[in-house]
Parts: sequence; structure tokens; C-alpha cells
Amino acid sequence: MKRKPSTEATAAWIRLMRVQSRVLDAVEQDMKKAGFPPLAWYDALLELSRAPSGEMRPVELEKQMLIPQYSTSRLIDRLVDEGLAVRRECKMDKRGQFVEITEAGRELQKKMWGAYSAAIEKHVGSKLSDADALKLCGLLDRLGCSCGDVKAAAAAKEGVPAR
Amino acid sequence: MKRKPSTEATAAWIRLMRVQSRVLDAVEQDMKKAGFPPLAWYDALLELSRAPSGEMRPVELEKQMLIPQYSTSRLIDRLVDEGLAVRRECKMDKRGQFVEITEAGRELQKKMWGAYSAAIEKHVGSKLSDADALKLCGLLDRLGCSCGDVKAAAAAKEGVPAR
DNA sequence: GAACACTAAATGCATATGCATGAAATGGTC
DNA sequence: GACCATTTCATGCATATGCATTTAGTGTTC
Repeated sequence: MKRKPSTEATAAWIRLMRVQSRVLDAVEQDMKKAGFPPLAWYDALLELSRAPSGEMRPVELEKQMLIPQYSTSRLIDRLVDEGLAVRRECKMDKRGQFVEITEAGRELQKKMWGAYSAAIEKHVGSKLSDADALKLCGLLDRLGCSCGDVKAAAAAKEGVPAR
Repeated sequence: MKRKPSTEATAAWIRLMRVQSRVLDAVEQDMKKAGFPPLAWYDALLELSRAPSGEMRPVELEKQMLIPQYSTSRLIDRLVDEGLAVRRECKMDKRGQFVEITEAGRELQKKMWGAYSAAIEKHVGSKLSDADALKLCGLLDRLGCSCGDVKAAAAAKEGVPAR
């Protein structure tokens, strides 16, 4: 019943865990050294900046970022504290609210993308040919997550969401 | 100077982050549902159980597991609290100590491997042929971490370290 | 419109993590 | 052996996270 994994599968598991951890660490360190906030902030700002009129509901943000509800709530708190976003009331549904990115938020997102993209290139791009990167995408996609089309990402010139 | 990553590299980055996160989550959920402690405990117990006479220095454990020093210290605290390991004084170097796995620790490690290996099979093995798993290993290895040989892992019948 | 089940968001509380620092021992070097 | 840099491990403190619960509003059913 409980079939054991092949050594190949096990090796893949180990590498998936280790490599991700190392690469993420490396990228986050680069970002931190450049004086930027955590990547989660970037993701949130990017989502917001892409939303029509730069605002969206916390629930939506939560779904996009695939993080727990309370986590979204607190992330928004921080963005608001830093003046990167503002909360707006939602007239349709008074339980809810809208979160709108500010000009400062948009600027930070753009600045971060500079460092972020450089880090991706340094820690991923430079180590893999485009063809190999595609192969890697294909294999990873088989492990169950749909991250959208590679082509779709190409459309987004100003950044990509992580996590 | 700051060359931008190709869209392929960027797509690979996103997938690496997302897929790892989903797969790890899935495996950890399975383990939690089976009533087991976090995977980090497993890794530590495995390292200890493999060490000659079941004991090693915290520093060594730290290097094996690639986690910060304070993190190792606290992990050992918890293992000791649960009776899975004991601290022994180190006569050679009185700053240091030895951590020795207990019988209970060895048993837990083995039990966990049952659930753990099943989870790996379920979330990785079943989704990838062995050949593809190997390809994935090769590509991930290029991203800079040396996780040892795939063949080497095969030698270890009783479990694998994650992270 | 009262009752109920459901959704949106925030928060209290326990635990975990990161960072910096401390305390003890070691190993030179003079 | 006094001095100092280094290593080993622990810990205080601030922040972050997970979980469960609360508060408030919605919409459905009767």
C-alpha cells in the first residue's frame, strides 16, 4: 500500500528542497543587502500594481499569493504602515475593503524589480541555458502546481511574482 | 552590468519557488496528519542515527543540516525534552558537548521514515518517471548546491535528509 | 423580519525565528 | 602565564507565524 519512492524520486525531492532553499536564501540576501524589504512585499505590491486602478480586495490578494488569510491581513498592515498602500472602504460589501497601492508603493516595486531581476539572473539565469530553464519548468510543472504559462510571464515586463 | 534574466530563467525561478513550497507543504501536512513532529526533527534524528555510536557535536549537526547555530541549539533542546536525544559532556573540549540519540529517537526516526517515504512517493515519485527525476536532479544541481551523488542516496535504506 | 449559515477581515495568544550578544573554553603569541 | 582572537554553545529580546476565535456584515430560508 505504502509504496516506497525510487531513489531517483528521493534524490529529486532532496534537491528540490535544498536547491530552492539555497537559491531563495541567496536572492533574499541580495535583496536585503540592497536595503529592500522581504520578497513578500514585492509580490503584494506587484499584484496591486497590476490590478485595475491599483486596488484589490484582501481576499483576492490572498488567493493570488496563496498565503493564509491572517498573513495577508498583517502584510497589508505593514504596507499601510510604510505608506506603500492605503485601505479604502468597500461600499458594495461593508465587511470588506479595498487595498490600493500608493505612488510610493509603485516606485518601490519598480526599484525592487531592478535588484530582484538582477538576483534572478545571477542565481538562476546565469547557471542555466534558456533551453534548460524550459526543461526545468516542464519538470517542475509536473509536480502539480500550475504556475501559468511561460509565455504569459514574458508579457509582464515589470516583474514577476514569486512564491 | 545588471543584466536582466531571460523569461525562461524567470519562469524557472517562479516554479522553483512555487513548486517547492507546494510540495513541501503537502508532505508536511501528511506528516502532521500522521501525528509526527516537523521534518527538521527527522533530519536531525537521521543524522544522529547515522553517526558512529549515535552521537555527534552540535557544530557538526549544524553543518550537516545547514541551519543556523541557534537553530541547532534549540532543536537539540526539543529533542532532549522529548527524550529523543541526550546531551553528553565532551571531555576533549569542555566548551562543547555530544548529542546522542536515544532508543526512542531511533524508533521515531524509523517510524517517521515510513510516513515520510510514502509522502515523497505520493507527491514526487508518482508524478515523475525515474528518468525524469534524474533529469530534474541534474538541472537542479546546476543551480549550485552539491547534494551529493544520487547513487550515494541509494545506499541509505533508512531515510534521507531534506533541507 | 427572525434565525441561521456563511464570508471578510482582524486579533489574542502561544510558539518559532532571527539577530545580537554573552559566557566559557581553547589555542596561539609574546 | 598574561593577552587576545577564535570557537562552541546558550539566551534575551524583538519580530514573525500559526491557530483559533471574534466581530461585523451578507444572503437565504422560513
